[in-house]
Amino acid sequence: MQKVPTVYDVAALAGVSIATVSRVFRKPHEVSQATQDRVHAAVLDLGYVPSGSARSLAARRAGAIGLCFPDFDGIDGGPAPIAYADGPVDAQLDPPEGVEPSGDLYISEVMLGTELEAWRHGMAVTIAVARGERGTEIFDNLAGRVDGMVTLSRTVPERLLAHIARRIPVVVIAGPRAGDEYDHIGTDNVAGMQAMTKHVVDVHGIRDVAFVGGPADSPDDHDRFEGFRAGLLAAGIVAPPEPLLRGDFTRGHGRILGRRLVEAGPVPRALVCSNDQTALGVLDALLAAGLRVPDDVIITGFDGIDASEMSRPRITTVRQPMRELGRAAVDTLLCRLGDPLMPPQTRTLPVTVLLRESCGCLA
Amino acid sequence: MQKVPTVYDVAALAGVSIATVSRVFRKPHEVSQATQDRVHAAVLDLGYVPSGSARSLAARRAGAIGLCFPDFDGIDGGPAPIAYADGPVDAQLDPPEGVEPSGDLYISEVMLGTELEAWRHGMAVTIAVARGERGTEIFDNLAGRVDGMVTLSRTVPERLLAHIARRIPVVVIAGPRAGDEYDHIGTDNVAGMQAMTKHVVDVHGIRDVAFVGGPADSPDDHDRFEGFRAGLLAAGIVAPPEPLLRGDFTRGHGRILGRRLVEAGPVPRALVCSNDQTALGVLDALLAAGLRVPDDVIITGFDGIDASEMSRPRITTVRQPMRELGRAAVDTLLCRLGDPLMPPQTRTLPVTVLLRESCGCLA
DNA sequence: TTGTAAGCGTTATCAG
DNA sequence: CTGATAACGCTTACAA
Repeated sequence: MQKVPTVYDVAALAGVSIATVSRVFRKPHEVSQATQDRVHAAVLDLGYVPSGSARSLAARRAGAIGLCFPDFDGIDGGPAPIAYADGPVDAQLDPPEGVEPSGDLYISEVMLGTELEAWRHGMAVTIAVARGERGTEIFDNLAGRVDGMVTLSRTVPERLLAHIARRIPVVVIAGPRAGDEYDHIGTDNVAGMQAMTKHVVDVHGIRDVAFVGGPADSPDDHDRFEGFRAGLLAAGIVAPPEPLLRGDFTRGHGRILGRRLVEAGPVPRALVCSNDQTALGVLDALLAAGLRVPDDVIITGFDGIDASEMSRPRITTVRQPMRELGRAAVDTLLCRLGDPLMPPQTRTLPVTVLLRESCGCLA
Repeated sequence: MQKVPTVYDVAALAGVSIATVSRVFRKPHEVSQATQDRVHAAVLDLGYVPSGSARSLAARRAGAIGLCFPDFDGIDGGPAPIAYADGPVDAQLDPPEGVEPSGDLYISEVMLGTELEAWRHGMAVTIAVARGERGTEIFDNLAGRVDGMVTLSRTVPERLLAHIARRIPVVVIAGPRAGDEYDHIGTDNVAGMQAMTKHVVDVHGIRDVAFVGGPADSPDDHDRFEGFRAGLLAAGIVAPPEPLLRGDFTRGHGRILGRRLVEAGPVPRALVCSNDQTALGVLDALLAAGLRVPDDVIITGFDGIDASEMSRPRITTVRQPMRELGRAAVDTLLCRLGDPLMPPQTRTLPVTVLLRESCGCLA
């Protein structure tokens, strides 16, 4: 690690030119076996690793794609005192309701999908969390070192994103197609929620259905509510112009909404929730109030997060193909890299309705 | 995006030298405000983004750290047909027992910790999954483009890792200190499990305790079993030389072990499991057999994964500070970068015993 | 405060 | 199949 070897060192040791060393890595078939062996021996001997920066610079491609996502947990790089094990192990009571599993899972899945597809094309993935308003890290640390960027919607300030997009292609995940110049990847919120609603009405024969929504400014929530209305309309049921209630997509808020429903009087026969966290919170509250799910009330969610599988009853939901989202984004990015003039793409991935216990399809 | 602007373009437009353009980004305080403004205007005008590769090459530092982890899900880049939404939404029954939430959560947390700490030091994080035996992607796509690497143990083939370590520092997470030259970050498995065991024995007054282990070749499992024995010994209880049973750390296998225990006759009063997944599986099986937890049997886990919080009863467990693992790894890496001659470090992070319903500490 | 110029370690284009 | 050699776009002494 002292005197990092370069192509020159390898070339010298192997008795060839640097061009040949380069070729051994890039196009081995153009080099004789004997030469390859000598070069490989030298590489091993010296502990040579090609410099990525030099390579990228010369080849005019970074060989990496960037992925940025928002700071879900809001850990803005606090004090960061890193403790070390020393004395006694701390033990503490851990009452429920404390923890709120976050959007990490969503990110995690998208990231794995991105990595997988990138890997299939020999690309590395560089990640960056956009913290705060400025989002400078995206510009300083990411944009310049990748061939293209995938970002969750509303993560990077629009101004900045526009600037970056002048240099490298940008693919936005989960955002509304706002008439911008980017490629977009989304899931079929409308059709998914419509199918879910239709299932509740048709299969379970329920007409007393209400929608428990998320933030009014969420495009996802908007589309899902539209799907809900479409589902109702298709069944000849009058659709409300607004969700019965709105939460903020967290389980905690879902619990509050659930309590409110119980207090407000007769709970609708079915509650179609805009996401799983909300559904889980509502479930918590209804069960706590002594209601039976699905016997008294049917509850459904949206997203298909792991937690929806771990409640009792498990939540019937609409599963988003999170990993596929990442894959599709990379795929689109590579297409664009290959053909910069292609018109802006929008890919909408299909969802799946998962029938479980909370709607009564399984016991 | 057509003719990517460089420092030269910016310099020309702003009427300064390229050195000044560089300074505006790197050491703004050395440039007059007026000049800065002109340069910034040119940057905005041109849509200039500094080239990461050129920058890294010239500065002799990549400004990024690498993170590699194993392919938990074994999705070896299968066919990858990416479908698009078109016709009807697919709906399907989703019976339990199908899904096995994977090690993703662990990775995800470590990754977030890594990113956080890297960000605090102005570094990007490049990730790579080591697939298969060869692990070539680590060498080809990662090692050359980062200043240092963090890897989960047993992820990169030893030969390859040794080669890479000749060029950049390597920090291993969760591995046993095998007398190698790397820096290591681990958690206090022994003390954690000892404290857990002691809690069961001392607080709950149980002497009939058994250990449900993981793979025999897992260093984690080994340490945890040692902690278990130490806990027993400290209470004057004879400790078994081997775990009562061994699984493979999955929930599915945990269920099998649970059933086996029920069939085998009287189930021990307390089951200390080597990880949460195993504990959850055992819990599933015992509940299914009509046993009451914690009244008939106490169950404890290790790791503190989200799922341990979602079972009923929730699993009393030993929480690993996963995010801190990532942070500590990066911190160590930066220390090493600053002082290459420092002797190999080993940092053991403290764990926390989380008392919940499955041991009876909470109702 | 600003400019000049010498690299940084590859890749890629031509010859041979 | 192999070897010169000119980029690649930026950082950084060193001068001015």
